[in-house]
Amino acid sequence: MVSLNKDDAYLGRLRDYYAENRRIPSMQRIAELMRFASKTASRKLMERLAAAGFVRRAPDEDAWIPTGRFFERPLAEGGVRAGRPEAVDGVGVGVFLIDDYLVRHPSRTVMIPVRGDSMLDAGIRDGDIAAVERAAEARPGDFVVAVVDGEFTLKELAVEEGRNVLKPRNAAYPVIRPAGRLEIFGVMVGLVRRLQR
Amino acid sequence: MVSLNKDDAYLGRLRDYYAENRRIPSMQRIAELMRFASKTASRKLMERLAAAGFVRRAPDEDAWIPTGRFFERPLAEGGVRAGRPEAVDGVGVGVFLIDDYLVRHPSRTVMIPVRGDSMLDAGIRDGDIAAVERAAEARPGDFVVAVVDGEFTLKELAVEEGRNVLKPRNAAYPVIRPAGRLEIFGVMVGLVRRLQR
DNA sequence: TTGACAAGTGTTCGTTCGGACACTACCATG
DNA sequence: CATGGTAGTGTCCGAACGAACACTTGTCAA
Repeated sequence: MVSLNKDDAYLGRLRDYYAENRRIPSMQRIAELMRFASKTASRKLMERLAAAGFVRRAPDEDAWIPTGRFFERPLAEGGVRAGRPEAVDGVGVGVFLIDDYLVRHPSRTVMIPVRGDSMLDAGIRDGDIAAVERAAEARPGDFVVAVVDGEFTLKELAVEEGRNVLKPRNAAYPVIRPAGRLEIFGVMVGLVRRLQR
Repeated sequence: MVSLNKDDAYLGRLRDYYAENRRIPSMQRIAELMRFASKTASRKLMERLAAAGFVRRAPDEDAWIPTGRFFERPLAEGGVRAGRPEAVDGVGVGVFLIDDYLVRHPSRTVMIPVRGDSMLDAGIRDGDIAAVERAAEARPGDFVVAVVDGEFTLKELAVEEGRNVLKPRNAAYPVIRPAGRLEIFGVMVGLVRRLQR
């Protein structure tokens, strides 16, 4: 019953389809995709996948919805040395949910694109997307998104003579010493970067 | 031309539906959702949204797919105060799956933790997790995961006198010139970093 | 060896779907 | 005032859809 030996090939195709079309296809299209001759096979496949927790039924009607495990990615764990690639990519030793890994409090988390290179030395580059958790307070050393002159800016929070200041991580930029109270929007908790290709 | 004055209320409801069901509903259900009496209204709405770049048609069949702008979210929620930029074209979590953003070919993509700082100057740090798409071939300039001495290593692929070499992005590390054929495991397509807090 | 279960086939049925078309209500603007 | 474009209505049709059911094939353990 838990032998997804063949089903995970199906699951892979379903995942690829979803990545491209952002929807679970119809029974007929699943049949085409998997080279089934019959829709019933699709139906049973989906029921198996549902039982395994990859999809569920839509609350309001006939439609399948991907759930948590559908977005799990194989994770090659730290000790992959000595492994031949075939060994490694079959034994994708763990699973990894990018969203869960990055976002711990979904309702308080916002993704904000980073512009500029003022944090370059911290490995944060123009075009990266920062996961920011809303919080009025932060500790020195945190990377915070603050409102300065009506604009968002991402900097490291630091304390200078008892006052909060914003330190860039790039020698080409000056430390920002806000006149009044520093308005903090949130604290950066993660980073996502897509490489062009 | 694109007077989304009323349509963005519709768009909001569509986003909510998508957040819950991870799919664009059928014409009929859109009509229910928007309290239209006729499917044609739904159809025209979707055409307007498509023209404005929020959705597009599925390549293979009649279905609507959310695109980039669909996931744009103003940062408004939670009452950010004065003078902030109107909207940041980031995305609120809930509608947006980071996974979707990063992984284009799920069945070929593996997450691999990065160890060491040999790519530091490219903004890739120890502990980061790389999204790697399996591919035997790569182009010069790509960041590739290659198998060197039975270990995975992440470097930039370059060509030197007609031979593939692996260039670190850190002056402290030497260029790797493989003896035989360079065995490429895959190409890096994305990066995820969690900040400790 | 067999037998039980799971994967897959083939077909039928009523429902929902998208697309099309003619039409109406409502604004803006000249 | 009229006029033209846009949002929305009502209705029809053929195609695609999901569900159901009886059936076949393959596999693995008792």
